[in-house]
Amino acid sequence: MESSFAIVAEPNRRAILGLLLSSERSVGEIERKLRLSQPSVSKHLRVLREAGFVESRIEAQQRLYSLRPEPLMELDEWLEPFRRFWSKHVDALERHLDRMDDVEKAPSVKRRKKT
Amino acid sequence: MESSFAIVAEPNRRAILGLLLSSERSVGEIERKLRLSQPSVSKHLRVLREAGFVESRIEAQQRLYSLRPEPLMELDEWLEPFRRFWSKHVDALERHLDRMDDVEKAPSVKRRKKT
DNA sequence: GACGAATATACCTTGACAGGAATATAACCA
DNA sequence: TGGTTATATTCCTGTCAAGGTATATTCGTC
Repeated sequence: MESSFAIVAEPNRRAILGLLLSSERSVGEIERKLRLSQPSVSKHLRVLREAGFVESRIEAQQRLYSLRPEPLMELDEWLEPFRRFWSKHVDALERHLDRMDDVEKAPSVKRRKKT
Repeated sequence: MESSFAIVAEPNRRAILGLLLSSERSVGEIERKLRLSQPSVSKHLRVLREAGFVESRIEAQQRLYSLRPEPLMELDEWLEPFRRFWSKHVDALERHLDRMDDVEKAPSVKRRKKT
């Protein structure tokens, strides 16, 4: 059994998961939206399905794939102790929030830039 | 530049990160605790360092490695929309909280064991 | 039941990466 | 300087996974 980490390590698979976030999709849709070959999409979906990230239902000749939360929750749980870690490191957290602010609104007094 | 996901896809690297959670460590310590060969540890540390997961300081002949939060935060951010997704799926969430409960308080009637 | 659309699978090739063994580098000590 | 400890790097090898092409399967339509 492959670790969930290995599964999401593949960029195209992450893209597929991202797509499924908004709604279920057929193989063809995924193929077109991500500009991947059909076999490639099918293979990735297989991996994702076997790892529990997605499930499929049959609708006419199409297979509609949708997200399943469990494996992603597992990743989230692994991160948990690290979240505790970095909330202790307030300065790092600050820098992080800073970046977030930048993106969202402020002109950010000074850029953190490899200083 | 390698994706943070690819970095943590490797089990030994995750183990190293886990170790560093409690405190900084020398290469030798990691080597012994994880029962890995010294070159293997050095190589993984190199990957982790280049990806920003760890940093090292020099203490006599030892290199002491410690955690850096940023790349892990990045993973966490990627998970964010999925968290929103699964908090909508209440049933799945329930099952999840259920398991958590088990772990935390219940007399642990039966261990979760491949049931 | 033949055809076409949608998807899955098989097979092959290639590249990336992890591990091992040997060796190099760096710092400390005598 | 030479030796010793701690770590890094190099080279080699095997494995594994992703992508491409071709083919199989499944279902619906006529």
